Amino acid sequence: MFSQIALTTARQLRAGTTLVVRTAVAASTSSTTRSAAPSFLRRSSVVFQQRGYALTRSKKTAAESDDTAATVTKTNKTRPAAAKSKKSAAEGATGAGARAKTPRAKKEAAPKKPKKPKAPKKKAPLTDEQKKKLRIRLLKQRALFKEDPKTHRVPAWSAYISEHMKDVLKEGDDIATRRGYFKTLAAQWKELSDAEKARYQAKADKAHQDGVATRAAWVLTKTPMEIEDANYARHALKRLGVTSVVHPIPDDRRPKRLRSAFLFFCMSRQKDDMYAGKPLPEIAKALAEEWKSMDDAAKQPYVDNAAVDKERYLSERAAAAAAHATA
DNA sequence: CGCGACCTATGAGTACCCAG
DNA sequence: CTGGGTACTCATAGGTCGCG
Repeated sequence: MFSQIALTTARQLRAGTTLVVRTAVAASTSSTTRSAAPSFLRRSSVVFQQRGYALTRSKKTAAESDDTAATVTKTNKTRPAAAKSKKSAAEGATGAGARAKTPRAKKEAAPKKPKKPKAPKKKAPLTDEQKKKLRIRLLKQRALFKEDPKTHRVPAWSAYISEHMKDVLKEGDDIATRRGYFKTLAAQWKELSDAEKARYQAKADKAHQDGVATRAAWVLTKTPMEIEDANYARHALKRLGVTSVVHPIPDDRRPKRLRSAFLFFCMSRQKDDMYAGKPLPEIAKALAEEWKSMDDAAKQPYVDNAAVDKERYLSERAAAAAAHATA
């Protein structure tokens, strides 16, 4: 097996793919490198990183590099000559007629050599605003918003609207008229029997199940890295204030994180009347204080639970890594 | 090795989203 | 515009992991 891996790695090295990964990743931001592979696989997945998945990532990173280059070029539009230095020199006199002005100018002022001052301009850094916009654009691509199938549950009422609105809606209806339809339908909805409402609920449930199935199938077309990367991008967009909420893509292939002793302690307090009706921050503070005041013996049962959960996590992680290594 | 980000659970309140 | 389901918010401790 190891010889196979070595062979694969050697092939990739020959093809330059591994090099692409390293170079591209090094060139990207730290937040980008963070998500080069799911955390649960990063340590144990050297093997499969060297195989297909690394290539997927490298393509994306390369695409980002292209984007970066594109944007830089875009922002440098005002000084077209700057980007041409090496290339136009290599191309020689075959350069386009668009430069007709330049030779004439050169003839008139031949001794002048304005080349040097132009070089530093080329390195003009992006402003913070430009960097942020670029980062947002790249994050949106990585977040996979467009291709992610919708799974949001449709309420029964929406199913009812969906079925009946087209019966009353006429072409050319203005907004006020449409609002009237809504009020009418809302009144009709309230008149429905429980059985009829149940039928619409079933319809809505079916639509939701279909959506979930479509999403699940779609997730499997992605590597765990791509899903984790998309989820990371979604969180990053939230932190940047681009989206107000995060809708992470569920991925069953990823083992659930392990739970700490404190978390098991919190769970054990779930049905404690003492905290009923209180806001979460207050409960959390109270639980934290209680936890801190406990001695080791009192904490031991929760520590034991956490130890068991850790074993579960480690074995699931190893299994996931093994599954991808053989995939 | 330390730091920071992320994840995990808890429950009430609420923004968002769906359909046309 | 509607009703209602979903999934987020808030604070907390502690484990994991990548990075400098």
